[in-house]
Amino acid sequence: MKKVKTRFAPSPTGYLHIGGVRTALFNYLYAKHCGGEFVLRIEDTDRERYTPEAIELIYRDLKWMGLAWDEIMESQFARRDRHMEVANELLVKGAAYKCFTTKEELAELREKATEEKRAFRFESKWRDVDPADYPIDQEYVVRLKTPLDGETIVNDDIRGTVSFPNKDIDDLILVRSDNTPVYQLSVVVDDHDMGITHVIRGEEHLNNAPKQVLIMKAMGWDEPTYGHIPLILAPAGQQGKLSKRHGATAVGDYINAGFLPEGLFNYLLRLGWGHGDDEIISREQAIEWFDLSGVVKAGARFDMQKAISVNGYYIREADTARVTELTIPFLEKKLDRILTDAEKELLSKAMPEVQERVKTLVEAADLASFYFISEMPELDEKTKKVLDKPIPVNDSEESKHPKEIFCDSFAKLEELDWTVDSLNDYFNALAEKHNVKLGKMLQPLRVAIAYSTITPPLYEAMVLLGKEECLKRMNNACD
RNA sequence: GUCCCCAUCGUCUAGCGGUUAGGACUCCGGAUUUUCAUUCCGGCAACAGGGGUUCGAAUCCCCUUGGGGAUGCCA
Repeated sequence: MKKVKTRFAPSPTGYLHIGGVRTALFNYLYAKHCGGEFVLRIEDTDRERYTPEAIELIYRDLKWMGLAWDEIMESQFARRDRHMEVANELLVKGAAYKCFTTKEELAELREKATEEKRAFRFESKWRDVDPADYPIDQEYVVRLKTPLDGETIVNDDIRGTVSFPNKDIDDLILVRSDNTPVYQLSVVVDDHDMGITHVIRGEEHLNNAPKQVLIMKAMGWDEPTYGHIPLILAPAGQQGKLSKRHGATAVGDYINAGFLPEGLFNYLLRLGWGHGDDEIISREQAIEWFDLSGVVKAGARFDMQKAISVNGYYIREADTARVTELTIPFLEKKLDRILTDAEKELLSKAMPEVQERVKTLVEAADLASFYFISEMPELDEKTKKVLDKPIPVNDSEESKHPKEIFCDSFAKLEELDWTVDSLNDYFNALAEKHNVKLGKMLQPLRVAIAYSTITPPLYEAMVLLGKEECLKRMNNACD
């Protein structure tokens, strides 16, 4: 039994798509599950769309997700000579031919077919021309001579055996007229040369598989096993596969949205793959459990709510020091300034209560921001209202305005020992004195101190904030 | 148009001939919590339709419908 070797082969155009990392993830998991190797190959044969920045993004995002590759081919384009060598061999064998039809002629034929609502199937008149009769000094492409009848079988571990009638497969181009190899050729040659045993990739490649099998056959090479995974579709109610217009598609978007790598890892794993009722699955567990038979055949819609929910689990579980570190840049962005060491210390003290209440790092920065903003920011209507909302008096129709309760009590607060216990005693007594429910009474105070109705436990926050700062904020609210 | 793939709650999924069709997200109740979040209980909600095969189909076969992909000198 050959050692399993999978590959992730992105093309460096733009950013790394979320569907791309999922493909990488499945390749990685399958390889690791089988004790094999996972290789990364940059498919940069299209020089017009290639950008070096895109390659850096691929490296960054894969590393961020913890998908370390065991081997890398940094440039497929660099191997073009070898690809051309194979093309020539095919030519010599008579399995391929030179086609002198121009792009313009081709476009015309295609257009005509569309107009007449016919299936476009190009039949080159050069297919059976003797090489001795080829014109000289004329541009040509190299095409594969696809069998006219019979069928080509693709063995797919996810879909089973898929067969394609050869009559529907056209004579695909192997080499462009500028003498550069095309992806279809390069993939096959590289997969073979690198010893790839399992080609796991998006379903959009399923139609390419028979063409690649045909090339393999023409070369007399062993075919790999395929695994075409379903596409990630647009969110519920929207059409097509997930794309930019449906929202976040780049891995970078999720990093910026405050996802933890393990959160995205887990969500993506479950999107198109299942293992019984298991939802929270660690990396180690995933490697142990992952197999191609668990891959769901139907396309899966991306659900941001669930992704965030899963991420929330990991935020709560994560080490506090780590979440603190990760939250700092988000907080600095929000505050638009660098945090001092003292502030970082404060953040880490606040974090245990913060991380329990948020689902992303962005939310963590939002929730913790009141520790660092002395002036009350613009509040939304609902929150603002709490500041003036009358507090009902127990067993009566009456109610008291928050100011009535708080604004004359500063003198006593100033003398108070500023601890959770004494604050607790103090406010309990205050609520009793005014005969109101503690929870109701504390709500406006919460907003005055933390500018939100959602905060860490109030007394704890007040202690961290310090007496002076709290009194200042209460004073401001009383004006 | 042609080819290929697919089809269980709104969404992600379990189920692989005999189940009260399970779990998760969302939503709605309730409990805990000084508030919020968490957590815990409970609820709403699905086998696309039609034919077969079978003692018995969500499960197997066929058709219809629906969805997705491909149809490039892109990958």
